Amino acid sequence: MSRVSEESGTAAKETTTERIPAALRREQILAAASRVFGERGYSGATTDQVAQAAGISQPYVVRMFGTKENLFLEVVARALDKLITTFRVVLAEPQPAGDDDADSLVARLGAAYVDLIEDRGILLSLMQAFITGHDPVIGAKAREGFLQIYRMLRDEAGFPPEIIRDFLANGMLFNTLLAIRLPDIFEDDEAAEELMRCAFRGKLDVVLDATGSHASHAMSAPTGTAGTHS
Amino acid sequence: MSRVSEESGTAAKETTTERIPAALRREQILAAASRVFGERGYSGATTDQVAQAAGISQPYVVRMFGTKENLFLEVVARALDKLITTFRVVLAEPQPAGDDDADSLVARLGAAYVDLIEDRGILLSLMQAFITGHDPVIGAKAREGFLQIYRMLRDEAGFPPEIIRDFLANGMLFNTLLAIRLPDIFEDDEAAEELMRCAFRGKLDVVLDATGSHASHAMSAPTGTAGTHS
DNA sequence: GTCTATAGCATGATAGAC
DNA sequence: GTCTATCATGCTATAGAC
Repeated sequence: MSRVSEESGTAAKETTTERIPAALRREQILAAASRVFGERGYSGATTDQVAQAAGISQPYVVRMFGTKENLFLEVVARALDKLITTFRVVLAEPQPAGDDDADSLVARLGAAYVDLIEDRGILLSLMQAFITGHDPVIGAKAREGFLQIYRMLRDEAGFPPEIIRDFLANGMLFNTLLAIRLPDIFEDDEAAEELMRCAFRGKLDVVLDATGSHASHAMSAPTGTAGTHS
Repeated sequence: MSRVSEESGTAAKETTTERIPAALRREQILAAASRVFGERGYSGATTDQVAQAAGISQPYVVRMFGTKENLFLEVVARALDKLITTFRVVLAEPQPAGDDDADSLVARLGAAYVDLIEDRGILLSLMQAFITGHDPVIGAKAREGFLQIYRMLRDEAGFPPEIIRDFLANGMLFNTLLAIRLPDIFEDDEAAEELMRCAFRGKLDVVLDATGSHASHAMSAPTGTAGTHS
């Protein structure tokens, strides 16, 4: 498989030098930055890599956001916002008639979380921010963001601490599995496959799909059993 | 050369220019590197920061390990080894007469994991390696290491996938909370405190102690409000 | 065994043209 | 709105002295 020039929505380098409204370009840069930072982390990513991913020049990236740090902070803020918003949507949905206990809600939130993988940058950028907790500026935002999620699950979803802990724990495991790219060695390693089937529950296909790992693996339990443990 | 000041055990800059056996110096460098890489990550850390933490010159660090990458890989390999060894010790211990089911074993492994925080570098370096999964070399080792842990819990401890998943999930949450330095804002934020009490269970004091967060907080209420699930 | 000096490249950011 | 050129810094790695 040779990847030749042209970009296709999700991840590639642009080539045109069109004049585009600043607001739009800004979005393009943020989207590219989300992917790059998600992959390489704050220190590991360069403004030039972001620029290339967005199809513009490096100085323009800096010009738009002032500093690399600002760009990262904006990426993280967006990711957090998207996550919070996604959860709120689920919380606003009417409880499915059958079992409307906390367990069911946790399951739906979990499923929504997994679906966020559609844009890998969101989950990974957040994770990268958490891991950069030592940084005075980024670290502060990371802590704040993590606690914001915690409070939301407690105050808006009404979960008790233990439920939240388990939910967050599964989220962190999910992020980590994505980071080490476990989906990439699916099938090459029996342990990897077993762990993934178990960790991603009925969402395995969605994950493999989103991560570009050989798509056809269909075997999803219809309604997906993306719940939190038994 | 007149460098003054003094170092003190765990985390400080050495100052003496003594001639020390290579093997020992190697250990000192690895210890320093473990801390530095654990904090800043592979890209974020510099060989000079490691050198200063170890109290020697930057070129000497490189001389000893060839490249920064080699040094990081060695740090990670050691961390993984320590973790595996720690778990094996627990598995070898005789089951406490009372309840010797899987739940009890999981609890003891979890406690042993938390105790590893004594050397923050171990847990954080591993986490940093996981998050660097995009790197061809480091990523490969990270995947391999993660799967090694999984296989051990499955083949040596005899746990079923779901138990392992939950165990690993809690481990990743623990690592993340350490990374964002939640222990540092313990008491400054009610949500942070609540989450920590719940996540660290009866080990809160051990954690606060190891992370240097105002030590005296003793209240490891055996089964108090921090409730340990079922 | 350990240091000083330094080469050489990568990177973030600035200046200014178009 | 976007680029080219470029400065300045920081960093890994090498050379070689003591």
